[in-house]
Amino acid sequence: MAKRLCCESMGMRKGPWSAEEDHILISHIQTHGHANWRALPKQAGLLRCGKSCRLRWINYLRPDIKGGKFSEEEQDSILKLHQILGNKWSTIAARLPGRTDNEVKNFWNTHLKKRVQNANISNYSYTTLQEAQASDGSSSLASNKDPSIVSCDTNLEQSMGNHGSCQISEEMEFWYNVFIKSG
DNA sequence: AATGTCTTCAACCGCCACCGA
DNA sequence: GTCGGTGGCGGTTGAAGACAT
Repeated sequence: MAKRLCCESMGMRKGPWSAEEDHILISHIQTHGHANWRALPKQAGLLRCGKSCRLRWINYLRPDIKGGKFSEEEQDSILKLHQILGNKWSTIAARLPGRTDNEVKNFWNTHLKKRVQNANISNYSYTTLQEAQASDGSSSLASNKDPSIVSCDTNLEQSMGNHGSCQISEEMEFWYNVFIKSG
């Protein structure tokens, strides 16, 4: 595949978005939608690349963005989902209405990661999908095996210094069911 | 008050998957 | 089957603000 230049194209603006640019993007999308991100900036008269427009819209301008601080429940959800899914930020964000993958990723990296690292020695139990599958006894799940989850488990294992008990708690089973069984 | 260090998070980059020609 | 275009994702960066000395 040919290497794309994206924002390196001549004349493209980079860096923080101005209020005016936001306004242009919002009104253009409200009027014309965003069927083609690459063509959008040109149509809207923005000196941004399509990727940048898409990111700005998805993460900050969409009307259904909740914004603000993460509630305790949300934090709890992220922790649990991350145990199961690893760094699948978009999948995790999809389970948190009004939150974006970037938001979740940033929150994890700045807050929860430390929290987990601090707590891991004591009681941050975790499991692997394989173990979950084994405990569930459902053979159909084997086909859903995602290599990324395996690697995430490896990372977790490393980051947690192998302190996890690997026991499947009821809570984990619940979240496992939510994800895997609901597809 | 001035300076250095740390933290946060918006934005960018590179890669990959998917789709149509 | 392959190629190019596009959307989407996760990792990373760097500016700005907060905090410590």
